[in-house]
Amino acid sequence: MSEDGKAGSAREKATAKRRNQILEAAVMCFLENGYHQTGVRDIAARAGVSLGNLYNHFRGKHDVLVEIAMFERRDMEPFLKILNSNSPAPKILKKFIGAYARYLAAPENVILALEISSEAVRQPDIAQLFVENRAMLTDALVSVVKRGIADGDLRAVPDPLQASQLVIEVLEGSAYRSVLAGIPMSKLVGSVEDFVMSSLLVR
Amino acid sequence: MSEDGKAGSAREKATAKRRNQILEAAVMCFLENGYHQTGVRDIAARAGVSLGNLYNHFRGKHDVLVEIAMFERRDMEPFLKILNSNSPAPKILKKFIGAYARYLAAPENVILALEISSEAVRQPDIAQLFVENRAMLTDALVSVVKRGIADGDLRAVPDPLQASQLVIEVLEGSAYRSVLAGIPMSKLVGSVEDFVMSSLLVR
DNA sequence: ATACTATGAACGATCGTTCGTTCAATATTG
DNA sequence: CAATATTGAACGAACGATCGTTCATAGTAT
Repeated sequence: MSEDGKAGSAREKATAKRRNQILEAAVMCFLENGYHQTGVRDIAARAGVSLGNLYNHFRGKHDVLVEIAMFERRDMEPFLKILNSNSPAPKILKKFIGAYARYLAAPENVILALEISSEAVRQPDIAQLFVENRAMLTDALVSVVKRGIADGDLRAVPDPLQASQLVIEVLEGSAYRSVLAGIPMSKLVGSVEDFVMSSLLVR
Repeated sequence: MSEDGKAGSAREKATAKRRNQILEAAVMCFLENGYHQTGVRDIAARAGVSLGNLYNHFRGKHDVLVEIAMFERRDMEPFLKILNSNSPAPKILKKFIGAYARYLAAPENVILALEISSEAVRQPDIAQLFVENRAMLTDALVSVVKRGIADGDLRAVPDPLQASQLVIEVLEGSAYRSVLAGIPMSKLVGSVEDFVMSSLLVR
């Protein structure tokens, strides 16, 4: 075993690449056919990897999903960056809503999240990942809301944490509806912003 | 085939009963293990019916899910009744939020809906059922909102239909979070009502 | 006698996983 | 540096289990 650092021999780099190949293939499969409708063979074939070799890189099918769920964390970074800036709260809120809506406008993001959350109901380790990912967003959002209240920009909501979660839920709920009903997310984002801002702005 | 009416011979009644047995067993299985993790044998065994006989009552596994999704329509009736009363809009809204939240406080209702909606992503007939069920609720809600605006009780939201859908999405999103994070829905409903009413009431 | 429901064995397909093996890259010798 | 030993990635056949569905047969109410 080499040093724990990310630098590695040619061999280690190659295996890291294989892992990513498999993960990406798995994402494609899960998107197209869903987690349970996807066989391990489908993933291996799509990744250009033998069936047995997949088990050299992952302990099993479940493990693949877990790693994908962990990868989603990375997607949240741009939104955290927006939320952690120090513009006035209402401005940040609007910017966040726009950015997150743009992210959710891609059906693959919505479907993958639904696929993962659907598994989370019965698999505690995935549920925990999901809640943790969500917490990163809400924690940042709650700071914005609190600051907005302190500055007199936002209404003094009874519970800033729950209000923040509701903001995110409205966005994701709309995104899910946009997928199911075939309505482009761009047509929904206006009403979402109106709904949220009307609820949170001082009156 | 007898008359299309609901009255039937003793025999017809018995088979109708069997159908319900199977459907109820299927619901239990889907709740416990999810749709794809549930085998036809599981359903048959739980219903106390032979494997082959299940296929005398349903064309297949998919058909069972479709019928369950159709049954959900019935659950919406109490809420439609609330929404169709003619009290002042804000009063109706609060009553609806309370009632729907109580319904969603039962995890089985949330999980079953998630299970169905998760299938809906890739199965158009289920998606249509889902959208139709949802439409019944939003259509009734949109009347309330419009009336509330006309009466000067509610803010003149830019799009009453989308505002209505957002109200429902906030409720269902919270319910889903309550299941995943293990927070009782009763702890969330206060913030939900505050969030929604603050957004919709005249200012 | 007729028209049903009810049964469970059987089917072919596919599932996730394990296994023994091959082989190229690395580490350890001389 | 050359020769050898060790490692672990890659492979695909094979496993046992389970999948959804069909079917020939038996039972039963009309």
